[in-house]
Amino acid sequence: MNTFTEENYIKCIYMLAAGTPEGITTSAIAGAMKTKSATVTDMLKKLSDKSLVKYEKYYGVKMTDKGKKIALQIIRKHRLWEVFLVEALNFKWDEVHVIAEQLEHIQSEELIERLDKFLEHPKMDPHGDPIPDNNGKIYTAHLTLLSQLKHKEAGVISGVSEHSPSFLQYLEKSGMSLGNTIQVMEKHEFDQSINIRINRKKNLHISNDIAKNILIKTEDAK
Amino acid sequence: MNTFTEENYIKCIYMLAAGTPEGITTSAIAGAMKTKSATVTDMLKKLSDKSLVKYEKYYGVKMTDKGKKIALQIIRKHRLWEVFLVEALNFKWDEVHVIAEQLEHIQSEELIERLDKFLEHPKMDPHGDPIPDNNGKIYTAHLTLLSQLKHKEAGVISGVSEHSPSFLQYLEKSGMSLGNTIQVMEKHEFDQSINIRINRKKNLHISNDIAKNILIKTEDAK
DNA sequence: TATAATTTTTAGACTAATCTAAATTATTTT
DNA sequence: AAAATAATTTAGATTAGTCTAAAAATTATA
Repeated sequence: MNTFTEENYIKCIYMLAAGTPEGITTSAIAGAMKTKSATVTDMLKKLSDKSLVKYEKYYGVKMTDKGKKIALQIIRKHRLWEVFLVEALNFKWDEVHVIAEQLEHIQSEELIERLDKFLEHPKMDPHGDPIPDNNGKIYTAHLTLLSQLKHKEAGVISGVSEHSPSFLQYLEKSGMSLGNTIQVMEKHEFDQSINIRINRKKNLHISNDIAKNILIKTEDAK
Repeated sequence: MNTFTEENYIKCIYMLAAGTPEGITTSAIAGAMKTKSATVTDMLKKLSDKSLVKYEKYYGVKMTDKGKKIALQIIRKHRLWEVFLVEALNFKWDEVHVIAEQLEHIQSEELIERLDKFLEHPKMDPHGDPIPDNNGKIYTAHLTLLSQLKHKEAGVISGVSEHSPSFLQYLEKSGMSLGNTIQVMEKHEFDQSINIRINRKKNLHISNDIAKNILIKTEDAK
């Protein structure tokens, strides 16, 4: 088992490595972890001993497959807890990160699988970031307008293209806010209005004028 | 703020002190914490420095009011998480302790208050132990038969007085098990049968023959 | 009430995670 | 390509939590 601290380094290195095939530098990690390079060097040796990273002195680290798998598991936990905090406990999307940073270290496979089921297997966290599945598989996200979602499709509110007070007040009043999961329950051809479900709880009927100003992140099966 | 380890000692000492006005011995704590007396001595000094306990060399410790308050806060968190695990995630009452031992250390007042609300302010955990309120106040538990509960009264299934396979199978099939919260929704005078709600979710109608064999822990307002 | 047995504390050591300062290696500049 | 600069690692120290073994204090016993 890895310590709390090791897990944080693993996640951090994974995040920094996302995109680049380059080795991650000691100072980049030190910057991200708000610690000193000397501390990072020690940790890299330890993670290297556990074969979670491939470390070459003075040339930075890359993650091993084993390390990536663990990182994805932690990210999965973090994002599932974020969904829980927003959907079940009604936190706002920007309030959940700090708490999820703690919850992501709770050790229990069973707990996470049950939480996933309880949340009805969400594909995305409240920030619109994809939730890796139990095998570490990630689906890529895609941005569209709520008005373009098909019947039964779901996604996360990720922005608005209209900023007038009356529009924002309407959203507020209807209980829609950033990070909420939206599923299309019915589409009415006549006036293009749609019935949606918010956070798998509340149903709502909205006009096309509203729907076409709400940005939704959906996942594309990859 | 107290560390994870400090919190575990505080809770442990509080538990051991429950009942006795005596000082708690070093070896009792060492036994409960599965650690050595020398380690406990060091920790007692630290907790004493923080005025969470009153420590007198060779004579054991007592908790201060400040220490008690913290202990109760941890116990509150532990028990609320247990309710969550059983009611929302459908764990069995005897599977939740280990996970709750981790969750009880998550730091966030707001989280706990929202969790409490989400669970509809339960008064008791799945083991039938009372959940301290936000001020550390505890209501004492009392054991009765489900058949004797009044309209709207609630409690936790804590045992059965009948052990025949057919009875136990009936409970199993109806979705009732140890640790489940039961609320009486309706009482039918004619045949003494009652409508109950299990874990604030599923409704069920049961006969008096069943109800009089189920032991329920309720809390007495104190 | 001395002595024996038990409990508790102290002393010294270890590991994990951190730091600062010095030494080493790599990179950039002229 | 040599010197200057920047990044990285090593060395040595610190704190929290733990241990074992020895010393000290308390409690039980004969």
